[in-house]
Amino acid sequence: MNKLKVYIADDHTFVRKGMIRLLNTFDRIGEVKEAANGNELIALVKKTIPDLVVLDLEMPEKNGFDTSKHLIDHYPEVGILILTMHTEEVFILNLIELGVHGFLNKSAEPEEVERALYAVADNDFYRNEIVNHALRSGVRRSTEASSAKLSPRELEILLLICKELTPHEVSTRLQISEKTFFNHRSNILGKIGARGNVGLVKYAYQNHLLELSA
Amino acid sequence: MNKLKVYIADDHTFVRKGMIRLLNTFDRIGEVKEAANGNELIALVKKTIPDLVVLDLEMPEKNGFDTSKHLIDHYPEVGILILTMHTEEVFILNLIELGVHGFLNKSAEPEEVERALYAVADNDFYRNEIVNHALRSGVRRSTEASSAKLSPRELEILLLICKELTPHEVSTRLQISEKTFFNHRSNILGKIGARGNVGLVKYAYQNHLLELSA
DNA sequence: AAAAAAAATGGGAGTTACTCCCATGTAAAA
DNA sequence: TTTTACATGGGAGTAACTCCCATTTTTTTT
Repeated sequence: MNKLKVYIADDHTFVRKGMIRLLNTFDRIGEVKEAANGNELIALVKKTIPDLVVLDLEMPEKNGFDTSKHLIDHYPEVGILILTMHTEEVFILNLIELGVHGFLNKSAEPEEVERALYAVADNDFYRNEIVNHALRSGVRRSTEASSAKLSPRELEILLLICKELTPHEVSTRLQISEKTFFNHRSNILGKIGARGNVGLVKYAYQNHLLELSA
Repeated sequence: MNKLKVYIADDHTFVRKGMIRLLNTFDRIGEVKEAANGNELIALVKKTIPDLVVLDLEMPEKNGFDTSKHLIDHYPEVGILILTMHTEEVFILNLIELGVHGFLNKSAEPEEVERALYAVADNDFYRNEIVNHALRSGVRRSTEASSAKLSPRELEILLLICKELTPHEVSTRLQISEKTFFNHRSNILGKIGARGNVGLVKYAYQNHLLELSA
C-alpha cells in the first residue's frame, strides 16, 4: 500500500503549517512538502511528481490559477485541490473548466479535508457545497438575460477602464470612436449588472481580474 | 512561574489550528483556547480573563476591530495581538489609536510570533515592520501636499460612492447640494491621487474600506 | 451551405456627471 | 489670534455618459 504524496502551496505560514500538521494525522497521507508560492511548488513537482497538490489562490510570484494551468498542462496526473477564502464563484467556474479536481474552504473541518483528499485521489473529483454553489450560479448566468461572460474586446476595455484611462484615452489607444467605446462599456455594465465604473471595478476585483496588491 | 493564558479568534480553521499548534511549542505559553469569531472570544474572556488574545480582523459575527474595542473597554489588562493578511495601513492606524498591542502577519515565522507574544506580555507593545510601515505612511499623510487622511464626511461620501449611489442619490441622502457632493469628491480624489471613481474604488479596496466578499 | 446569433463598429440627440475657480461660516490648531 | 482644515454652495463650461438605432463581420447553429 503506497501512501499519497501531497504538496501544499500557500504564502501564509499558519495556514501552511496548520495544513501540514493536519495532513500528518491522516492514515493514507505519506510525504508532505510545502511551498510559499506557485513557482516554488512547480519546482518541487519538477523534482518528484506528487499525487496531490493543495493550492491557495492568492499568492505572490505565481498565483493558484496560473499554477493550476501549468500543472494541468504539464502534469495532468496530479490531483489539484484549491484552497479558497471566500467563495469566488466566477473564478471557481473558470478553475473547474480548467480542470482542477476540488475546492476546500480555509475554514473547513478536518473530516472534510480528509474526505476531499481521498475523493480526488480515488475518483478524480471532489464535489462539495462550494462547487455546487458555483455551478448553480453558473446556470443562472447562462439562462438569465444578464450573462456575465464578457467578450475579449469587452474584457480588454474593462481592464483599460480599471487602469484609470479616460474614454478618450481608451478609444484612442484602441483606434475606435468614443461612441464604440461607450457602447462596449454599456454592454459590459449590462452583463455584469452594474450602474457605472464603481460597479465595474468591484466586479473586476471580485472576479480577480484585478489584484489587491496592484 | 505562571505561564501565559492565550485565546485566539479566527474563523479559518487552518489558521487557528496552526496557531494553536505553534503556541503549544512555546515555553512560556500555558493554556490556549480558541474561538471562531469575536463574540465567541468575548464569551471565553468573560469566564476567565486571559493574558493575551490573538485576533483575526475579518471574521463573521463580530470582527477584530469591534472585538478589540470591546476588550479595551472592558478588559484593559488583556494584551491584544492582531493577525493581519495584507498590511492594511489605514485600519492599522485606527487599531493603534484604539490601543491594541501589536500586529502579526499571517505569514510570520514562528520566531516572530514568540517574540511578539512575549513583547506584549512584558512591555505592553510589540513594534515591528507592520507598525513602522503604518506609522511612516501616517507621517507621510500629514506632511505631504496630497494627504490621504480623509475627513469623516469624506469617508462617508467615499463609502456611499462605493455603494454605487449616483451623485444625486448621495446628495439627497446626506441633505447637501450636488455641488457640495462634487466638492467633497474632488477633495477625496486629490487626497488619494485618483482621477475618478475607478481610482476611488481601488483605494477603498486597497485600504480595506471595502471587502472582496461584499 | 444557409440561417441565426453574437461581436464589433458608429451616429444623433439629449441628460448627467463632472471640473475649475470662487466664496462663506465654523471649528479646531498653532 | 491668525492659521488651517472642514463643510457648505454657486456660475459656467466640458467631458462623460444614456437611449435608440443602424451596419458589417465573425462565429455558431441548423
